[in-house]
Amino acid sequence: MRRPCETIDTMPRKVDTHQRRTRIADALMRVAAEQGLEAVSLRHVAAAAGVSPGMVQHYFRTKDEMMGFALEVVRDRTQVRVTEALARLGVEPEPRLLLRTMITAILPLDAETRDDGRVALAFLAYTAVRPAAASALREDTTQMTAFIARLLPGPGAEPAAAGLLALMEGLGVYLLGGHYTTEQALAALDAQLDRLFSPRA
Amino acid sequence: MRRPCETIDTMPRKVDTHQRRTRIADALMRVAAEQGLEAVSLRHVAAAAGVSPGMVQHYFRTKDEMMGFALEVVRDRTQVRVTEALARLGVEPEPRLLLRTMITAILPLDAETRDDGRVALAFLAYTAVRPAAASALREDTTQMTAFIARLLPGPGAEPAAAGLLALMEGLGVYLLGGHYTTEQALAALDAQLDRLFSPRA
DNA sequence: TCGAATCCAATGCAGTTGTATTGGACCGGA
DNA sequence: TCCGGTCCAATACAACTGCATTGGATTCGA
Repeated sequence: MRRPCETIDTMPRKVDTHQRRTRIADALMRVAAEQGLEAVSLRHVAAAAGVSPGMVQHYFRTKDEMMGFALEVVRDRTQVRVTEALARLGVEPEPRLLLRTMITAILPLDAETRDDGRVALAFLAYTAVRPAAASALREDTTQMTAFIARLLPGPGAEPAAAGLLALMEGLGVYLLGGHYTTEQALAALDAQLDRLFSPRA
Repeated sequence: MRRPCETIDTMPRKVDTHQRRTRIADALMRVAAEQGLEAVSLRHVAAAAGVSPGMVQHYFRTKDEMMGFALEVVRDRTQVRVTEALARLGVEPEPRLLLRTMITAILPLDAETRDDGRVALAFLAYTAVRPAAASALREDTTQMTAFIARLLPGPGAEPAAAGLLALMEGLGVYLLGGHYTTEQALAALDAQLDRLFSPRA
């Protein structure tokens, strides 16, 4: 998924293409986080990145290509956040703590992750209309439900996992919209984990 | 919220202004459901409504005004769907059945409600960037959590209600993105209701 | 019947959009 | 040294955007 250097080409290659592209994608996400995805244009992104529009056009032949790359960057970023948070837990953590850590790493709880969340939400609406770009996101949630289901106790782990993931997504949406406070979201999450991990009558 | 005739004006009024506006808003939602909110423009909406662009401009002095009105229409529509579904239950239904009916009335389960859901999702991303338009949606979820909390048993009803609502929202998002099938979403919902209504150890 | 107001079609306008094209600076290998 | 390639800035262009303006058709109260 992450090409290391990409020197498969022919002749003279001094600049790191992938780095340039991620730099432009970062600028795209800054614009999208502040003004929404519909404000993303070649010139706006170029201005936000501090480069010329021609350069953006050089690294992305079309706008859709740029959007697709930016979507990949968002996915990679949250992936990195999650693995880092989990690595901080050490080996063999309790399933409940592991889930809580993973979910709070994804939720837009601070200003930093809020921007990523806004972009992710925008892309969610974006892919809801462009089925071609939706497959990557679809795969992510499939993978996630399988992972969560393996951590949940008892029978019926798969619907429970799907429900937990949906709850997380909904909390994220409501946090971004300002419908829930951080405390409310965390309380709802903890209550759900209680429900999932405490034995039933 | 629903003005009956709006004849507070001065002189000659033959056409029903509110009806025209909702007709235009319907066209807007058709465009948004098919091509996304960013494809919504005066001329596109006019074409979808089968009217002249001038007429759209006549009934909405600005595009933001049109968007705001369309947002209200989406809210009204789902509100109507919910109350109709609940009315079909008769008086004093079981809380669990009531909640299930309400939630399945909101979820984008068939092609018809899918369009509304797409538009609602687009507006969610829209309001995440325009805080001015977010207050109406915020109020809706506040009202919903309070309503749900009153139906849930035992202590800690408020986090549970917030969680259930978030789960619903997440299910909707994943249904729209094609991440979950209808059966998966309903299984997750029913499992959650089981969890909420069955006694705990 | 005569303004006056509404309704709405038509057109114009300045700004932005994505993309194609051109041209030149710079570098590699031959 | 020269040449083919990359890198990127500049410009052009047609299409589209939201909005303002104009003007005529229609309708209603006086």
